[in-house]
Amino acid sequence: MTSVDVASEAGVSQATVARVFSAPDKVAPATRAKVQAAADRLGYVPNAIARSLKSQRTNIIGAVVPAFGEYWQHVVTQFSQRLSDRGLQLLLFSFTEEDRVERAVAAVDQYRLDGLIMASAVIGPEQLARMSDRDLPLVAFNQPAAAGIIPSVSVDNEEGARRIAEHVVDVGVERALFVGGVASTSTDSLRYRGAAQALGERGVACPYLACGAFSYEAGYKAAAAVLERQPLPDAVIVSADELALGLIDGLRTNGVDVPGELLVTGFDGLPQVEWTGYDLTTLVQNIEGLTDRAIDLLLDQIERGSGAGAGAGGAPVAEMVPGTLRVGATTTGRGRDAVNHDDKDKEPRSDHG
Amino acid sequence: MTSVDVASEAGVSQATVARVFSAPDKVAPATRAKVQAAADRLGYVPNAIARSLKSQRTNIIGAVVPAFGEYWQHVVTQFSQRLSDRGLQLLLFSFTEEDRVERAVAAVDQYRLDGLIMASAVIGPEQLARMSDRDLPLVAFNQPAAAGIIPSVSVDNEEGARRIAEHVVDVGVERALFVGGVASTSTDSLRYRGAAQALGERGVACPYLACGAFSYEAGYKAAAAVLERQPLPDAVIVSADELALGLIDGLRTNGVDVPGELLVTGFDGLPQVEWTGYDLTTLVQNIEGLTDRAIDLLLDQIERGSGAGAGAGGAPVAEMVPGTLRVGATTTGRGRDAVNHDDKDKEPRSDHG
DNA sequence: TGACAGGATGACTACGTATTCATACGTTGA
DNA sequence: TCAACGTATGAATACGTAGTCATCCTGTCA
Repeated sequence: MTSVDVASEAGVSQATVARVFSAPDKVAPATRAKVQAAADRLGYVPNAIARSLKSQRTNIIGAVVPAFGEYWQHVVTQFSQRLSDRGLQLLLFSFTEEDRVERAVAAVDQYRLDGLIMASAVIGPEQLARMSDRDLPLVAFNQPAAAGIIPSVSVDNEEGARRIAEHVVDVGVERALFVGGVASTSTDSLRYRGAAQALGERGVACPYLACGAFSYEAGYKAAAAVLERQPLPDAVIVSADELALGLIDGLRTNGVDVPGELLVTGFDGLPQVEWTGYDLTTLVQNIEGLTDRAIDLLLDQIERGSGAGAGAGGAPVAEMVPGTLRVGATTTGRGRDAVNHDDKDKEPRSDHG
Repeated sequence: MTSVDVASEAGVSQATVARVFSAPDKVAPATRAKVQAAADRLGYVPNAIARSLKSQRTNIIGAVVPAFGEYWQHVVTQFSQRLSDRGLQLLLFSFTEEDRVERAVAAVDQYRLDGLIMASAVIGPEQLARMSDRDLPLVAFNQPAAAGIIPSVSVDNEEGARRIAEHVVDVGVERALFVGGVASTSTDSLRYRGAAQALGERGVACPYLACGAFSYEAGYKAAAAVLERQPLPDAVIVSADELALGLIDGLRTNGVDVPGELLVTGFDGLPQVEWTGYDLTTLVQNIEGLTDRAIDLLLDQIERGSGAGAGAGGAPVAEMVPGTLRVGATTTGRGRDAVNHDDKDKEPRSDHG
């Protein structure tokens, strides 16, 4: 079924049929109704491929997203739904290895995608720079290293870590330890910097310890290294929830009572932080807000017709979306004296999250 | 950059350029090299949109996937990667509400997708039947209700549940309880049927109890209902891991020792079942195998040129992929007499939770 | 009544590729 | 040496739509 078929069925020209579906106000109401009826009768649906060929817009957005962790699923879901709300489609590139990113780039070229969301710290700065050269609307998602190179949206890592650190000081911590995932990632550095700075201002030292990955297993294994520290810290500030959950289990396996003997915090706001066994204090990312801004930035570029360019001659925009502190049992659950009494009106610790 | 540009740059016709990229063996090696060089020089990439318009194939597959739960993330990731391996792209429709499915169908029509993967029990049989009428390659993923209506691939729910039931009997259970999610889903019915049948054959009764959803929260809340049963069961066979994890936490919050006082099993094989606090006995789905078969079924239809049709005049193929029993602490961890001693080398069960 | 304005419609073309058909060339066999 | 054949290439066309331009019709105003 093509617009030509509908045209002959309705007794009008193909151009009129096209107008009915792309600029309905340009056609007389009576004709419009006649065409609509014919289209319905024939089950005609405009061919988006042909439309794209003519209009040079596909209305398809690509997204390069890591295949690991539940966090990214929420991101993908949000993108899918919000793009759909704006009449756009999501072409997904889930990857585990470096080469998948290359495939995404290849597909972008072939399919003439309208834009690309890069949600992966695996993509190096030089590769980003290379991509920003080509005339393609781009946006980096939660990839602080991309800030200044291409337009980017990210949770405010530094400020979030600072708020966690302040909370930890408020509940009486005197010796802290920061447990990171991969030391070379900008996410890790920023979160460490924020925490260390806030703690330092309050006279609390905060050494850094890396797990080598951002996974539950890495956190679990890191428990042994944490317990080797002398003196033992009061609190462990972990740079990601998944790590923190693994660390908690590792500590408990080693007979350590969390939070009785050791406080733990996370970062991200995974659903599991609410699970009864954990009830983790963490910084909850505003994923809806982040994805919304990312799409806005992309659409701005698309409509302006510019590539992955600067704002208006300046540096590419780098937005920060604040997160929300979630106070759980892992920093308040010990029966002891918690300093910040203003947290008392929060539910102390629900029997389940 | 179009094939015409490359043609003039290389001093050949557009047809030859097209051949170099679609049927390279049809062009002389010398010419091919010349064209390749020109294409590289100009940074030419064939336009998949124009190609699709001409060839009537987009090489894009749509997937309708629920937005809930970590299980589906793995499925999406698998599809993304395996489709990519075969030179196909994945257009994702993540949904929470009914209307998203409609949007997916609309996009399928507009973009002339080559096929559609339906991974959602939300799509009713009548809607499936309607879709199978149109001439579109379809495959249902882990949606047993679709078997016989459209080609489908699913884990062997009944057999999997049977194996769990047998295992439970082997470790000495005499009173079982089946906890389902949504009673009306075919997944739930099949798993219950398999478990109840296997248990019945061994003289163990197994009533059914529904949670109303397939979420952690639903499982958590179901704990109270489980504890009201008189007499209390020895084991609870839960129809999904996420439910089971919530149920375990709910039971423990109520002071019940799992597995000391009550055994629990799950179904699916989420990553969290391995977490120290749970170590859940469950049936692990072979997601790689499932996605592989689903794609095969789709490609068969695409190449045969048929719609979501029958095998060869018969009923649509309905494949089953077996899962693997994972024995964890939730059925063997109690210090008591566990029948299968070969599980002893597993780490027993850490305290937490 | 006639001319003109303005909206509605139709004929035509371009988007970039793949494919059919025709042609020109080189090679082999008699 | 010539005929016949097979291969490599080019010209032309179709895929389905959107937009440009020209045309036509209706209604209005002088």
